[in-house]
Amino acid sequence: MSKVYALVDCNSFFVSCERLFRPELINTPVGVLSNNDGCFISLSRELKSLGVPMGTPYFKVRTICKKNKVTVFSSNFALYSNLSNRVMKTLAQFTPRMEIYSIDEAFLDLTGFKDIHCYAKFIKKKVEKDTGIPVSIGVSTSKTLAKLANNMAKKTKRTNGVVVLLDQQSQDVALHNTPIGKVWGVGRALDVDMQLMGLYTAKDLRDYKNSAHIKKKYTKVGLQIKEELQGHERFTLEQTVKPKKSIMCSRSFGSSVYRLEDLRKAVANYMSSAFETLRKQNSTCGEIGVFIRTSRHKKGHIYRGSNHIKLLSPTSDSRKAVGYGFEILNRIYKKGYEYKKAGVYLGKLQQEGNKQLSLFENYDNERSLKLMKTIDVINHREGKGAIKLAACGIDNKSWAMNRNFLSPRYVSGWSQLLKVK
DNA sequence: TCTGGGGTCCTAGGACCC
DNA sequence: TCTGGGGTCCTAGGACCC
Repeated sequence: MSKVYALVDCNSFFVSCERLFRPELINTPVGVLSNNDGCFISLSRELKSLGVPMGTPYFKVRTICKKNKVTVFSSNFALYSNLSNRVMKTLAQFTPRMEIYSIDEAFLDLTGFKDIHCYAKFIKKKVEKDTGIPVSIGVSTSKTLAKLANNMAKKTKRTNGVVVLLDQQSQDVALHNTPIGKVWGVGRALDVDMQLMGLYTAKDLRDYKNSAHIKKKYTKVGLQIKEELQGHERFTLEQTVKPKKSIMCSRSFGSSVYRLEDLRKAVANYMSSAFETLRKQNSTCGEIGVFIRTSRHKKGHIYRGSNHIKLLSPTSDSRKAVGYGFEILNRIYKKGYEYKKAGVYLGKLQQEGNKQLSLFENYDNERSLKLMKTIDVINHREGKGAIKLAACGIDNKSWAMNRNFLSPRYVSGWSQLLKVK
């Protein structure tokens, strides 16, 4: 018997989170900006219909926003991840088999349930009632088809946010009406290429006879997409959260940075943050990288520097890591450039306990591990950065990001809890 | 003036070995 | 000047996702 998957996706998730605490903003244009108040990364329907697409730099549409009284927020991920957890907890009530796919999406295995359409409507209602976050649901026999159904649910109003594609006929119609570029896994490059091959819709790809050709041209993944469109499960449900294989932390600066010492502080901070993530999943890392760069958009006087170190023995000690980070920074820093972004990269991650002994370097000793854990606990309790390494600096940060439209931390942080009157 | 951040997977090709 | 064949491992880069 074939599977039945539902994809539940929160509508304009970040915007919905902000609206939750500002209900007067419902039915008005609202947008959430990326880090540094750069681009829109979440837009309400009303804002989209003003002609502002996803990813638009804020400064380009500032006038439009003012004129139309758009409410703009800086991103507030502490809030979003908290609300995400609530949504996921609610969803978990409906099936024992579920995959949290991203901050605002989850796949639910509904195989064996009766009257799926009704059940999906019930799920939608319950989530909205319990969390206040509106969702759309798409159901079909593979993840790719569920995703496609979900897109329809979001796009077409008369579906009331739920689309079920289980019979051949409804699938035929849906796939025929879906441009190839809208298929999950078909990005810009494949979109262009497939159209050149005469594959314009999802249905064209599904029904294309020469599978070997698809595989040759679009790799194993391309073929999997085609088979998923036929309703065969190729992407399975991942119920367990796998530890990350690499960790990054990078930021654009709020203003330009020129001096090595400021870059060092940025790197120390990013490294600390990346290592906190590393320790949270009980990993050690065997490779550390750092990059710095000038503006991506400015012409002339461009520089991108990056380098990495392979560690003889893996570590989870932030202090060691910051030292290595500085070493790399010394190699790549060039004076005279206007730096706009820096980042760190952790690779060759291993689960603690799986490490292979090296003859050449000492492992983190018990004491340093304990110290790190203690810092993590305190920072978790008191807020990020309550305790940090001296290298991170305490002065006013030229490199810190802009967050001019930040909402209060409604759900985390004691000082900013909502007051009940 | 002002343009995000963080991941995964796949493949081709080089290095190296016998 | 001629110059095998096959395997593995690693890396960089490209593609995709949210």
